[in-house]
Amino acid sequence: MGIQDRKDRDKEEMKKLILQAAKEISLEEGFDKLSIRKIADKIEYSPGSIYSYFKNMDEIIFELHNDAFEKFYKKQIQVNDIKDPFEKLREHGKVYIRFGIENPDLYEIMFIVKAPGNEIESANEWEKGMKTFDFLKQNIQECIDAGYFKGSDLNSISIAMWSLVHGIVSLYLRKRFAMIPKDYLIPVMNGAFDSMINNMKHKG
Amino acid sequence: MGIQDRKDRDKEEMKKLILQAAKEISLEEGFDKLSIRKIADKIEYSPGSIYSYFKNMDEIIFELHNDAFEKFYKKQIQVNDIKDPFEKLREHGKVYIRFGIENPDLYEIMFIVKAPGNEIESANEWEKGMKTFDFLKQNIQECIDAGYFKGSDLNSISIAMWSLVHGIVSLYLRKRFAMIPKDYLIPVMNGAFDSMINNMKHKG
DNA sequence: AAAAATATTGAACACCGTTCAAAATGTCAA
DNA sequence: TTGACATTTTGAACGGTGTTCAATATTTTT
Repeated sequence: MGIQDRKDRDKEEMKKLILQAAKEISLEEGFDKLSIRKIADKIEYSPGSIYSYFKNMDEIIFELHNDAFEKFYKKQIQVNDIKDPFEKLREHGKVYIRFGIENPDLYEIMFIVKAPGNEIESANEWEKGMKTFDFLKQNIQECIDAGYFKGSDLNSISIAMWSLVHGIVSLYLRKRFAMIPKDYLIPVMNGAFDSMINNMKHKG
Repeated sequence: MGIQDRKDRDKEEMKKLILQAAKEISLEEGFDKLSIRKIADKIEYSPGSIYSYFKNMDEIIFELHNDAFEKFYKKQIQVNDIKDPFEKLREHGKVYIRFGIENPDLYEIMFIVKAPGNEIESANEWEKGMKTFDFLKQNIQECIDAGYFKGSDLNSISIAMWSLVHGIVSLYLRKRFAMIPKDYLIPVMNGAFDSMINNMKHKG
């Protein structure tokens, strides 16, 4: 009958409401200021009631993580405009780095925070992450087809490329680039990426 | 007179006692379980008294971070045995990755946790970090002298190289390599690093 | 021995995630 | 409509966290 349907709908709406509140708090005050109690406050429910909709805080963070990936993926696929596979890969990295700098809290949730890692146990449980990774792999396959990365395994290069840009962004977000004057930070980060990729731009 | 001297010595000893307790808790229970109250408990003082010796928790973490770097640096310089600069660089990366995997809590404190980043504002305030980075730069300079990384800036390649290995370790520690079966994780990580570095092994 | 300086305490403040008995609300058959 | 049952929501309680600060205890100096 319709009652169960409505209940299900209500439950879904409540979940959305909770996640919306969580997103707003994370955006306005920063991810590290997010708490169950603040969400409850915002939606005018008691803290305990959140647990009727989510198992725990980690599950909420996992949902935020999925949401962030949605936004991230949309930014990533913009590089498809570029025809040359190698230059596309270069822009791929640049877009990645820019996203991290411009959306520190989203980046945090996607790649740094522990919580989602506990939910993610295998590739099937991380479709959002896989989708973005597969898109990178595609780009690198195109590079291999064009004669680059001779003798290298597709997976290896993909993981290395991802690690390179993640390393740049996460060291930046954790203020570990103390050797670089603040005003030059972002150009130097992009320069480092360029240097690496330029050194890989050779056939055979 | 000797009284002030003894007091200074006592204060230093107390600081060491606090840090020793902090290190033990972090080692035994994990860094995320470390707290002021636990330290106070261990040394049989009240929580408040810790604040007579350290400004706050961040200052304690900063000291732990310095300590971790000491251990890390000692591991790093072992690569000096290798004569060929490029193969030395390869081992440099391998040792870095291994250290991260084998000492997750130390790695966390050195490169992932926010706290030290707030103390680190410039290169002079991060001598421990700089020492290790300079050692990497030296190795890369040797590679450049040997004809590798043609047309690239020393600093850029160094930052990129560091970012690459940090990316690998930190994605691993945060369980973001869900696409890799657990049993293969470590060899695949090393393989990814090898792929990248092999693609950079060419002169001119 | 008294006074001044210093060190230490621990309760208090403002938070946190999570649990759970109890109260409130909603559903449904009689 | 009423009473029984099911569901939802509450909010206090538990065990944590970092930090502050008036009060107490100890040490040093006079």
